[in-house]
Amino acid sequence: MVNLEWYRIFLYTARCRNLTKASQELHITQPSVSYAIKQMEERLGLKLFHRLSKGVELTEEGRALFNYVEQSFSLLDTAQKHLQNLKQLNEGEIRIGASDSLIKHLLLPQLNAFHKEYPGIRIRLSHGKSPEIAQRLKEGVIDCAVVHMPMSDPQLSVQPLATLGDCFVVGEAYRELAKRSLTMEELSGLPLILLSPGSSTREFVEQWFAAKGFAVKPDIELGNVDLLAEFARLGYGAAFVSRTFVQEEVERGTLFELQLDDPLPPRSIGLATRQDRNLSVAADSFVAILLARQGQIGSSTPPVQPASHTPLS
Amino acid sequence: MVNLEWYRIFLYTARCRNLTKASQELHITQPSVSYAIKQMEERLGLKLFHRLSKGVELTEEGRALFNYVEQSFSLLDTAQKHLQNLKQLNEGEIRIGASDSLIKHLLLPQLNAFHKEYPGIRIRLSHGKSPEIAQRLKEGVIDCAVVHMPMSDPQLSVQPLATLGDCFVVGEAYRELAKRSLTMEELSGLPLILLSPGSSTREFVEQWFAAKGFAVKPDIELGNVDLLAEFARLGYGAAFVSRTFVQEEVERGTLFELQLDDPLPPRSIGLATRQDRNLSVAADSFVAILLARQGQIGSSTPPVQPASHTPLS
DNA sequence: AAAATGTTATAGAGAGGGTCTATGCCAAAT
DNA sequence: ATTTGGCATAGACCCTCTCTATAACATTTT
Repeated sequence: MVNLEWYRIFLYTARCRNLTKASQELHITQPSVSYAIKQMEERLGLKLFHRLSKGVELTEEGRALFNYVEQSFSLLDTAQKHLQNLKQLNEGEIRIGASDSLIKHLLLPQLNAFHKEYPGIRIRLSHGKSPEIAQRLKEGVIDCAVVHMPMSDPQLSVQPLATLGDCFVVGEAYRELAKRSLTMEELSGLPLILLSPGSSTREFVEQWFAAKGFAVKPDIELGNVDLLAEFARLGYGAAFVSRTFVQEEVERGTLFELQLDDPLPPRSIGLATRQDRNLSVAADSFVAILLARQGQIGSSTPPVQPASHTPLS
Repeated sequence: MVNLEWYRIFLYTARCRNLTKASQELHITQPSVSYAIKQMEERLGLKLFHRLSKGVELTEEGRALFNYVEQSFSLLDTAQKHLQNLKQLNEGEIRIGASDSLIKHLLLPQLNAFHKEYPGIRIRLSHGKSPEIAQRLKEGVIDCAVVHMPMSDPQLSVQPLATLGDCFVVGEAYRELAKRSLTMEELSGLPLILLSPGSSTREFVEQWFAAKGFAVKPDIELGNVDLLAEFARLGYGAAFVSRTFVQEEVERGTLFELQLDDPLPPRSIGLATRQDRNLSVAADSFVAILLARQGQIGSSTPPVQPASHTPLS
């Protein structure tokens, strides 16, 4: 078997056409180069260099070898450069999964910040319902996922990322209701505007009502959080939404949050990753940044610039 | 600096997805593989494999590296195969130079034999006058040359290859002259058919005549040995040719060799190579075969098959 | 539960081979 | 003749890879 280090020595020698010079570039001594090439020639059973009085020169066979070795090493060089780029987050990709409702208001600001910092990293977003997301995570199609907790799966590791407070909001038409606290009876008597079934948010509302002994009979079902707010504003009823999603409109007075005798418990948002596999450098740095900001996320307008330029390990 | 042997270990491990299995294919132990990969990961500052309960799996970064390394090693593999072919004379090329007159009758039979034995080796013939040939040899454009001796050049090494006997031949018209020995006067009185000036053969004739005190005044000058014989046969005079070139026709009785009081000295043919540079494997084996047959060459019909299948070293 | 299996990681000893220094040798240039 | 610039060789050294033995861990089997 040919020692691969010999190839490196061969390459430099062929380029320098001079053992002494090659040895200097390789930071070894001239006899080491001489020895390596001798070994190589013996192992291959071929003379690779003509020894001239003023250096060496590739033989026919040596030249043949040189062409291959040069290409081969050029590949290894670019490989190393590529890896350095991956390590320094100049390249790479992150595949993130998230429930539809979380992408826009919770994930997007973070993604913007990250992308501004590391524009070379491609971000692939994949939306869907929580169980689908979990499945993709387990299949390795995505690196991490932002999901509603609880999510218990032995293969997944979920860390808390933020808590989102939910609320019911109404428009101008129901303004008077927002001035006092409502009972469950009063609430369930209102026309409700909810997300379509199948989402974990809808699940949450239904379980909450059920826990209080009420059944949910929404008047309007929509697939999109923005539309929920829109219909509430137009006076169709009370929409169930995350408080931060409508914060601005509530402050502007175009929407009104209902106060409840039984307050809604806050819901936790978690960041899920696979238990067994480590993340790629890019994904890992994104996750680390996200977790470092845990708490600041989703509460108000998040800071756009990350704290530091140095990638987290 | 990354030890190149690590790449080999990395490659096998990536293919096997199992350190233990890779270690077996590499004929080393599992801890050695573990160690090498750990070294590599530390040096690169990147995890290359996920360690799973039942083997290992490339990380994102590892996969990036793998693609390069696989290509790179495939190149080195083909390089080795190529070199083996060169060594075993399945490939290669020989560039031979020869005086015009020597190619057909002296070199061609040898080339045919060699080519039948080693059909993969490309033979490049380059003809010209002796000084041109010598120049090409020194420039490294050709590997060896078949030339008339003497050829003294400090950069060239010339070894005797054969001796060619020359003679004058005539056709039917001068048949009677061939029955007795001729004096120089008689010879120089005949119409002479010689090669054009510039060739070493013509040089030789002129010097020989000059040594005897005669000047050469050829009636016909031609550039081609076959034509010399042709004109002699047609009765235009006495042609100066190598004896072996016309041997057949003399035996058939279509040409007649003149006997001379002063016999022509035999001329030596040599095989010239560069003093300082070694030959390629292919050229070396051809030269070795030629020199081994030294003496049999040009004397009569040479044997077509070489003695042995094993290449000479 | 416990044992067996299959996997990687770690520790420490050993040795092989590459590397070094010193020197020789050769050819070309001065 | 001497100097210069180059490669080859010899022998000592030491680094680093490899090995054996064992740990650690997860999964599967009993």
